Amino acid sequence: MGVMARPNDEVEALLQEYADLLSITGGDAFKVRAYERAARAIGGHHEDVSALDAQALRALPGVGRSVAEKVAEFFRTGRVQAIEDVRARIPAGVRQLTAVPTLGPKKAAVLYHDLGISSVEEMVAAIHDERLRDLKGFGPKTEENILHGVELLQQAGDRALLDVAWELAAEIVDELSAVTGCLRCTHAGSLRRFRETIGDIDILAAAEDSGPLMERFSRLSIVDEVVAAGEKKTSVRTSKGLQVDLRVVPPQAWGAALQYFTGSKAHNIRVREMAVHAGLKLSEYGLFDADTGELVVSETEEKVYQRLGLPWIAPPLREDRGEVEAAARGGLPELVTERDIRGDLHTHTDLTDGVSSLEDMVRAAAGRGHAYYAITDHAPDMAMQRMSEEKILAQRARVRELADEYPRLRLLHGTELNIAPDGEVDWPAEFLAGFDLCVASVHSHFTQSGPEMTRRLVRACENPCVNIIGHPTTRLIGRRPAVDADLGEVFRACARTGTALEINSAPDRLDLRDEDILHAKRYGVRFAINSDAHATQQLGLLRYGVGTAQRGWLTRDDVINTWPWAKLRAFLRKGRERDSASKHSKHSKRGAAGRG
DNA sequence: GCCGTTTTCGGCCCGACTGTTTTCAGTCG
Repeated sequence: MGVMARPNDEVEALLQEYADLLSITGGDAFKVRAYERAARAIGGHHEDVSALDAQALRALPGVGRSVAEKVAEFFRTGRVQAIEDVRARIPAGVRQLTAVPTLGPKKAAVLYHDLGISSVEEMVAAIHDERLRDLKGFGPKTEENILHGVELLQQAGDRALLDVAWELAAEIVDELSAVTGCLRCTHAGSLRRFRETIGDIDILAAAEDSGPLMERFSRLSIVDEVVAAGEKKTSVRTSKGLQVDLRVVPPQAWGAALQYFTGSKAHNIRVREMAVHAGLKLSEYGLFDADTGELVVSETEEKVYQRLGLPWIAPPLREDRGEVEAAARGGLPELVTERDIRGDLHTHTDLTDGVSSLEDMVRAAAGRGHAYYAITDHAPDMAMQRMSEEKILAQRARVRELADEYPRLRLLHGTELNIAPDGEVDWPAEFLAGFDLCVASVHSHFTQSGPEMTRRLVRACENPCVNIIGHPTTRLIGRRPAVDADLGEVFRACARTGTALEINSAPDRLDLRDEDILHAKRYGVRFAINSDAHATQQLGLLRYGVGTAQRGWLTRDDVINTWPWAKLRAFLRKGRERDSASKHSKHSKRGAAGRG
């Protein structure tokens, strides 16, 4: 990881650890849940909790006197006595045991108390010595499951990137939809919510008889191992180590089941609480009268939410980040959709590091029905690409020619600049003025200090030719952490200068990420959802950027590439006109405005 | 530990599957 965690993340981890340790000591399960909830609330909160006073802290859902005191103690002294106490009783290795699939807090506690086991290695040794089978609740099958779990943990399991999970799920849904008797089939779970990585894939199907579906599912070519097989649920593990669960429900329960299996768990708890307060009971089979047990509704998600007094809530919002409250008061955002996107503003060709030609990229973009489309190949700093003014001007000439072949697609000639460590970019201002738009991104020197990186990004925003900051944190999921910058400062600079932040749709980037988007939106920042495609088939990655934007509660107005061309053109003009008067405005008439 | 248009006490989401049991506890989602 390298960089310092956010204070909120540190507190979340600490409270989660406390909850885990309490569950191992056999503490009150409701107390455990209370700490888990508070941990989530703090981890997901947009403000820095180290700057909040007790009253502001307690305004967070699930945070009361006790948690607020522990948080204050942590920031005051760097530690929390209650947590130190329980740490002293339960070695860290015991908590590690619960990371083994099929091994939870209760069994871990037994292993520690009865055998003094406090590490995965000791546990494996004890199993080989046959010392586990005498313990209450343990048997030969338990030993086998634990050993298998340890193996899985070791070769483990990074979570799958969104596109990998999406494509696998689509394949499975196709196969199952073809089974006789399958009335409906779709993916649910974190994939439907567009979480940035996927731990396991949930597939939901409706049928009167689940047998044929379960049978087909267990025999799919991607299945490496059947983990559990029942009438209502089957779980398999794929050869890549991804778990896939199939649930089959009666068709009349479809809506309740889809709501249930889409999650998130935290969202469902909130919704179920509402049901309880209304004298109802919500399960995957429907919404029932708590007293009579009579079915109230279940056919569609809309009806389930409606009966609870709520409008339908889009899956990417279902994270218990205030969406239930917003829904209750009619304040849900009207989310941006993929159909709203009128054009892609960050793409490459084989002139630099892309693999498709300009002609192919433009043809593919036209085929997607875009109204405008920007080519933004790298500028000279990306030395490998050997870019020059001559080459990029030749490309521009070709772009203008192509424009005649695509009368319904407004072609924009742009570039992706490199932001140097000092915040400068790699073409002089007068040359930049010739582009229809400029994306600027960090591609090196990722480990600058926070203040340096902040200054670097702010300086790029202040450049009158820079319209979009590309992949703003430059994180690569599972491989490179986000740069250390004061994002609040960067967001402020973006809002002030009229610079959009990119939501880069590449599945290993998804940068900005959902929580940063929520944060940035509060500053009045605009966003651009771009594919950063390096090949024609990558233009479709926009789907994941849109899903991420939805998780950040963005509406169409927040996203510049949903705007009609006239409005986008005005935004792209930024500070340019003031600086480089007539020559430039002549250009935008001829170039960007085209035959308009 | 948190929380409150029935409550400052007494609730707190709910079900499937597995393994070790002889009626259920633990784990998972």
